[in-house]
Amino acid sequence: MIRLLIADDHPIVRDGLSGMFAAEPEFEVVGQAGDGAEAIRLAEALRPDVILMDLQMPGMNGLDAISALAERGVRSRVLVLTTYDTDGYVVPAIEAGATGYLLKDAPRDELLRAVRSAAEGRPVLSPSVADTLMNHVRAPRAPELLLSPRELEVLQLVASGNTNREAARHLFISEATVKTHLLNVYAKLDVSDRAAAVAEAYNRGLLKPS
Amino acid sequence: MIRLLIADDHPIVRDGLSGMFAAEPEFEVVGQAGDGAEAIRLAEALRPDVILMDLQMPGMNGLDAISALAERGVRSRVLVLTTYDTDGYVVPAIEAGATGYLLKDAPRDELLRAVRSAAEGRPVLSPSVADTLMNHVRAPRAPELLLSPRELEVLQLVASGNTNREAARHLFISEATVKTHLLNVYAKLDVSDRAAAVAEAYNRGLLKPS
DNA sequence: GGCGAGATCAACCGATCGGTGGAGGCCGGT
DNA sequence: ACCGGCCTCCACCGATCGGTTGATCTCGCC
Repeated sequence: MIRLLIADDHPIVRDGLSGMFAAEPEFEVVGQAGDGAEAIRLAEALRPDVILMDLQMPGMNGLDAISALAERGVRSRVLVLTTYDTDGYVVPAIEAGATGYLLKDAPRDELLRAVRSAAEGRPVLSPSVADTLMNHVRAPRAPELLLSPRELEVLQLVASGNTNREAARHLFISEATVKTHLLNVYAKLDVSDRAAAVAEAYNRGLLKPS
Repeated sequence: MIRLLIADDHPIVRDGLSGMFAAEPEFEVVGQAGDGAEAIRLAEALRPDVILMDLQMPGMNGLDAISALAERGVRSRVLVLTTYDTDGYVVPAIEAGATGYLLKDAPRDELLRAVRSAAEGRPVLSPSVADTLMNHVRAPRAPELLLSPRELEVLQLVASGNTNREAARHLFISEATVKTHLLNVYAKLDVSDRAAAVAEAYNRGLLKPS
């Protein structure tokens, strides 16, 4: 019997998952959480075998929740279940300690197999997620794909409509430095101007809507 | 007895919804579709009272599906059920003929009430969606918020890293025209350069990742 | 039949940006 | 102790962009 905790901010998805597992005798859904903080509370109290965790949740997000669980010594396996397969999420989730990463468009039997695997500690990846991950292990781009904190700051200011000079004033640095950071950003994102850099940052999940 | 058709690309969500309605004696789920084309086929064959329709689906998207249904004389009420409440989706969906617009984070009793209302032809809006809508009816910004097809094309090319000249060649128009379109875009999005325009377009859901 | 909106183009200006080729300092890991 | 990554700064250049004004054409709507 595999004991499950479901963490997702959509009641519909929670109901869908618990309904799906209720029909299978080998699973038992022991709790549901609507945000990251609740997920941590319930995980500590219930010690489920597997936690199905969405990444985007109000309040504490899933990524921070995974890290927090590891710190508190909760040994439950975490299976990330989300809509996005962008670079910006997959790698951090694995690093934070997730046992698997599935997309919500997975068919139900794939989901059931994934939970069984996760319960035994075997890592699980959606095919498309595996693709994404491979492309960044195979190529030595791993470091090239992550912007430094400063570079990200500059890019955010540019995305907000600031000129190089304005961004420089916000950060208390010279315009020349801003230009240097941006040139580095262009190289890392493989683009050649600020507009494309902003677009690519959204595509990779480095910048998030609103 | 209210007959339902569920159209969503996530099997989990479909299962969740059909499970939820199966538990209620007054509803009957008569079909499920994984994309827009299938939704249209099933809607024509089954003539359900209400269609729960996701907007982002592979192949034909939900918006086009709603329009297509209206053209074919299918009288089923369409209740849009999606994750996004961005300006870019709400207004077009209503215009296309949706009876209601709900967010997936709605609690289940709100969803049940919404479907009953929709079945009777009464319009339904999530509170946050209503907010979004109000802000664009009250203000005369309504026309200002939508980019013309041509403007959107230009913006997409810019987001892909094209210069004005390159975008002009792609569209077989002059560079001057591209600049004019972009200036219109800046005015509509209330920004002052291409980078900010790209960012704002992502925020409003006018441009979508990958 | 006119009116507005969208799409198209032109010429011109100053401001900004992208690119190059440097340079130095600070920090953490080998 | 050294190397590499990150952050900082400078000067210069041509290319591009943002802004302005004004113009023509087509289409759908009233």
